Amino acid sequence: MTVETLAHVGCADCPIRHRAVCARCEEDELAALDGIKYYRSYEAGQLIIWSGDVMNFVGSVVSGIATLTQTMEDGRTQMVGLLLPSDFVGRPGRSGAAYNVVATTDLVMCCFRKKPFEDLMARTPHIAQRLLEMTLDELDAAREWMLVLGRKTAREKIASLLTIIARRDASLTPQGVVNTLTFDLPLTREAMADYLGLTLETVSRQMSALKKDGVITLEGKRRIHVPNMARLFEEAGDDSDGGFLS
Amino acid sequence: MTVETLAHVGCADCPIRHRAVCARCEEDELAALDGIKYYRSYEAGQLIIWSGDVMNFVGSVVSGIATLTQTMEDGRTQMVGLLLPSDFVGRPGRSGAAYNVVATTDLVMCCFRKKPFEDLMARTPHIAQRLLEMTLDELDAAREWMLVLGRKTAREKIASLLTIIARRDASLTPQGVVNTLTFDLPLTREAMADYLGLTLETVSRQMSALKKDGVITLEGKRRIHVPNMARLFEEAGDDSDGGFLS
DNA sequence: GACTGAAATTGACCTGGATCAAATGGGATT
DNA sequence: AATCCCATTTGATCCAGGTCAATTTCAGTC
Repeated sequence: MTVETLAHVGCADCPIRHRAVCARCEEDELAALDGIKYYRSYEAGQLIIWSGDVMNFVGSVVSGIATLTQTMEDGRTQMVGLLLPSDFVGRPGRSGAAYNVVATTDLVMCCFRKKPFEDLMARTPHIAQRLLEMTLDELDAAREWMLVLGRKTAREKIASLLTIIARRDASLTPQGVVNTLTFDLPLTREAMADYLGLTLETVSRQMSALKKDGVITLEGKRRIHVPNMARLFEEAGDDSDGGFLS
Repeated sequence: MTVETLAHVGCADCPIRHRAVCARCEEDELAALDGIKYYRSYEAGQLIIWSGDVMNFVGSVVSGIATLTQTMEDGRTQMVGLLLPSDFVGRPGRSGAAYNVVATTDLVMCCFRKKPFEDLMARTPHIAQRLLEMTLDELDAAREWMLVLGRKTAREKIASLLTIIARRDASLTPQGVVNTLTFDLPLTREAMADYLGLTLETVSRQMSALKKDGVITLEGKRRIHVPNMARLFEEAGDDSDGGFLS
């Protein structure tokens, strides 16, 4: 496995951009990182993989889900990112990003130490360009989320989150234009609250309200059915469907 | 003026990274953009320079201040970025960023059309790398702001904003470690409210409260004096001073 | 120095979401 | 099937910040 693997990561066509090449080459220890290695989390839901000041590398999610969270001393936390397969984290050359990366499921990441990463960037400009693209996408998403956090009501926040999960889910298993959709919600009520800047009680209440009003249906606790996506977008207060419908 | 000018932008040492080279070469029309041109806003505070779908270029602020805002149909707005001299905007190769760029003072920007920009990226990898760095910085800032929007109280939000302005101001005119600082607030109460996800009345009340409690002093409406920066950081609820003090 | 209009302050009241607390449900283990 | 443990739901109450409305301040301008 050489550094060229990132070339595959940089491929724009493949929705899960590198899962195929990474599933079999694994290491158990973060400490073993040197050049390019794979890392598998020990336990879902508990493990803090990195806090800021050791994040001197680039990592990409192979399988599983991780979250990026910011924390205040008094324990208030805000989730600032959701990492699904093919997403990147890390900050080569800069220690001290203030947020933590936490695995919420079994997680496999592939990681690049700073030096080989920089060599790669210098050698393959189209990959550097692609990485810039992806970072700009994340920046756009972060800014969209700032509108959600700053100006939307609790109900709109919930609808916005469901919209985002639904969109990602649909883009991973594309099936053309759909107006009805069923998907798994990979988050607890508490995680949703952390993402939305709400309390878990409010999340629960609003989920119940959306259910009562027929916007969503629950199959069990985690599986969501949306009979009318247009209605959900409307509830989210979005001025467009983001190209999801029609 | 050639495309190489961006090389100066890419210099990590200069706090105002390209002001020196841009002040004299100006054009009046955005429509005239082709390759690299300079653009001056007509009037502070009013002009929407670009809304999303025409933002097919990269621009960098030469002088003046601009804001990035997201808007909902019903008029709710959330500021998602503050552009000071040397900051970048734009999304070459991707139409439809959802936010608007608005000049709040006389503004001069230098702009790069998509094609020459891509040529530049391909030719000078160290600039591409530097641009990635800057984008990652913005992403970090956006994520920090998500914590402010999602979890901080009104008073903490105000203190956080003052902290950020103070820090930027101090970094533009470095003078070593300081514990006391005076600076101009380049924002109206309404703009502050849009940035913080509050109403302008709440902003005003909290400013008054901070003044009453001796955290800040006002000289006129816009000039702020902070007798004790450590106190301000404490009020902001930050777990560190971000390397600002001692 | 008086006039003007926008920006800012202050007051009174109301509400959405937080807080505190209790009840319910559902999956894993024995 | 009974038990345990969490996640979730639901209820009751409270309060930070929003809303609506009335002044006040101040930078220009004549």
